[in-house]
Amino acid sequence: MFEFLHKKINETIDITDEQFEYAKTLFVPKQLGKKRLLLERGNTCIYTTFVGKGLLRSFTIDEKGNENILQFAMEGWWVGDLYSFLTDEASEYTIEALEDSQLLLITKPSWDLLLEKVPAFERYFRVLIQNNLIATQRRLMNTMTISAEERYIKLLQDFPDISQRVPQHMIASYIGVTRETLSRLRSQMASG
Amino acid sequence: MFEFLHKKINETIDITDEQFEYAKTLFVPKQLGKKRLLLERGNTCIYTTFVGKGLLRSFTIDEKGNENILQFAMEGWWVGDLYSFLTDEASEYTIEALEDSQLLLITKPSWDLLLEKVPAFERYFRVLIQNNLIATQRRLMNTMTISAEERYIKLLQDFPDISQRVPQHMIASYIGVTRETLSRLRSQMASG
DNA sequence: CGCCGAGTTGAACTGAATCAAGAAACGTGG
DNA sequence: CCACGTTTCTTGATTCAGTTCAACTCGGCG
Repeated sequence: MFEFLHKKINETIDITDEQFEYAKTLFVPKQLGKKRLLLERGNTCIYTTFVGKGLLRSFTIDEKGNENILQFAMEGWWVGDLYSFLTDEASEYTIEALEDSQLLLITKPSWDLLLEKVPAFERYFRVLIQNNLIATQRRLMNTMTISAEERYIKLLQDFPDISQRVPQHMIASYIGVTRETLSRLRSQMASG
Repeated sequence: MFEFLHKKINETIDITDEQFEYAKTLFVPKQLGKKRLLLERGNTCIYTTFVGKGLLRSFTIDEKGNENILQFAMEGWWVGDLYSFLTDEASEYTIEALEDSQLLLITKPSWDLLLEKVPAFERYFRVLIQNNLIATQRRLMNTMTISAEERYIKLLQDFPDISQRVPQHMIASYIGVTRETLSRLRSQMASG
């Protein structure tokens, strides 16, 4: 799993083997079974986590009990509640494994240490967050400008395997509609 | 204006006077009159820009000619299309001054140089983007979970002076409703 | 078996968009 | 400083995408 992390990091920055060996000491490997929680809302998000294998989702729950999915995190991605992680405040988000997953966790103190000792990580995280920002801005504009059907089509284009790995009602929640609406969209799309 | 930039930078990182003097050489000051464009869609966003004074908006225009506002940028903020800036591809966004504005522009090559020569800026931009990501994620979740009225109230809480500086129809577009809907919401709120 | 979560389908409802028209505010030139 | 056109805001009537509520199906799994 560490090799995979190393590979992903090398896509953005160059670090020496010693530097990576040092980084390794700061991560805690964790195996998380399907339906288990990595973070429960109300708690502080004390880890930022790298997904080595598996699939997770982060979501909020509103007054009516509806789940609203912020993110799906697959192999090679990172998950966490950035705000809670940085400020130590209670998180609004719950993070749950949708498949048995293998994770690498890093705490805020270790993360600070990593940035201090290996400044190249500053760039790595900057690029990571940058790409996330670009994607989130796009998604925001999409929810404001295009129809549910178009958002669904775009999601399938961007993540072709998502419908094999994630139940429909979660996809509905990700694109911002009810399960009933997505079900109807799909049957229309199949016939038309 | 450079003093203001220096002050903002110092809120996040410590840089020496020489380092700041060097940074200054990389920025191009620009005065932009109300209604003038900093970027027009179809062009590459060749600058990332710091707003010293004034107010700008970045927005897209959809098929029906509706404007969809991604961001208002006030004093001390940064604007630009990150994706276009990083990749050199044509931007979907138009950026327009809503007030006479004073700006500091930096090109991609200069920006790269700045990050290389003064690595502390890597952290500065990381934090900047991080905060932007947190805010954008919140806005995304808000558009998916709460009503137009609640979004409007939140916006006024977060930016109390915005209704004095920005025409209503742009606020409507920012929160993702038509001008007619916002007008109706306001009259309901005033009476109720 | 029986139960439970996931998905489907139908009918009624609703928040917001659209279309249309008028009123108010603004700014620019004479 | 007024007159005129343009932009901004409001109000009303109608339409529509998506929600809500409810009932039913299907497949897995104790």
